[in-house]
Amino acid sequence: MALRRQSLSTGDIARHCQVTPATVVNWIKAGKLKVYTTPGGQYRMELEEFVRFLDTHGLPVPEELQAGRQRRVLVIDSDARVLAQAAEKLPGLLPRVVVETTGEGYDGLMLVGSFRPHVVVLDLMMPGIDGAEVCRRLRTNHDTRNMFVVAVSGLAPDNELARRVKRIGVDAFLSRPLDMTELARQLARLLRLTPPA
Amino acid sequence: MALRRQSLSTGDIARHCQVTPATVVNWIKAGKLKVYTTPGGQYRMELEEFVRFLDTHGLPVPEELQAGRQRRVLVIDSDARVLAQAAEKLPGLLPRVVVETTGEGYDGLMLVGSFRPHVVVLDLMMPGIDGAEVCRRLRTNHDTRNMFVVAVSGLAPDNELARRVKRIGVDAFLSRPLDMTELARQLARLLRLTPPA
DNA sequence: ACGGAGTGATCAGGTTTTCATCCATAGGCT
DNA sequence: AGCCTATGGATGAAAACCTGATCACTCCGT
Repeated sequence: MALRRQSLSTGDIARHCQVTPATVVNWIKAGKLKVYTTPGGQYRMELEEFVRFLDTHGLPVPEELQAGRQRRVLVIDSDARVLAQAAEKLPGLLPRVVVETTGEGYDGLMLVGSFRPHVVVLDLMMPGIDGAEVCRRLRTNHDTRNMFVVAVSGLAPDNELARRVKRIGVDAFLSRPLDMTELARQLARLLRLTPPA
Repeated sequence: MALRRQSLSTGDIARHCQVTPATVVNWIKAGKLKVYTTPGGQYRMELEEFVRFLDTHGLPVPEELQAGRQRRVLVIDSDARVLAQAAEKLPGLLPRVVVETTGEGYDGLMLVGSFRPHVVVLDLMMPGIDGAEVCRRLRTNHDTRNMFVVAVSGLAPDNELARRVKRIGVDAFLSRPLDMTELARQLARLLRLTPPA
């Protein structure tokens, strides 16, 4: 079952419940499953509805469907290679981690609001964005003060901006070139996950 | 997908119905979707027709498009009086309107993500923020391109920044001092609500 | 033990949807 | 106006799905 999909076919449901698709159709016809149909006549069930169904029947809810268990990491960086690497490698290095990336500062801030990451990995030198100020707002703002912030910069650690950011207080400070294994280690520490081997 | 849209492409429809664009074309060819075509031969469907379609087939209708639901307005402005006035007066002038305000640019962007406003009222001269660039991102970004944007500025209408913003294409452009009644009128127009008396 | 109801599995045939590809269109940008 | 990229449309083959009928198994009450 794809993580992106929000609705399930009978086949998806069947796999989860360990029955045949035909049985799922029986359930539907008996009114036990709330579904809708495509114009072509195929059944679809909303993910949310399915989780509710599993819950009320005491069936185990698969881990990947449990919203509470996933750890969301947002990577905001002007270097496209960093984004690609993060998206590709982090989910493999860390269990239950969902990664979202953007190379656009303003988009990144909007994603902080909509994606609600547990950790924000922030390039301090985004064009048009004051990295230190973003850190400060993340710490001040009620909705975000509990997010972990990992600052990334190519500057010397005693640079003015770097010092400012450290004074504000971030949860980790990484230098370029950014090593994915090191990033993963830091994320594991913050999120209390088992670190990569 | 929001009120702002007048017509949808097959891709838009596909995303909403969680199928592939090719499937949507199937539906069209089977006569299940009432569409028209552009001169170049691309399918377009009117928003209203689409909602009707979702309704008759029992497909979930996105919250944005449900009739009678609340309309969310986010006001981002550096002038605290504007914020106070907007919060106080707009809900009285317009039915079903929920107002959120902030005087902080970065917070405003985060709110765009979390509050998911139908309309963003944006001060173009926020300190530390490039108003025109924010407009551009709002228009480009997939998650926000359907939000209405109302630009507010104290500049002359033929100012460079103002021209840039207009070229990007906002839904309304208001000058300072900001008149709440005028703002309410514009919001009513965009949100298709009964205008204030 | 027997029969009936309820539930799930199996199978075949026809339909719907997806996938991958290539080309055309639309829309932003200069 | 012209370029460029993202998006949309057509196509054919493969995968997934629906229907309806049939069969097997379990749970009951008699």
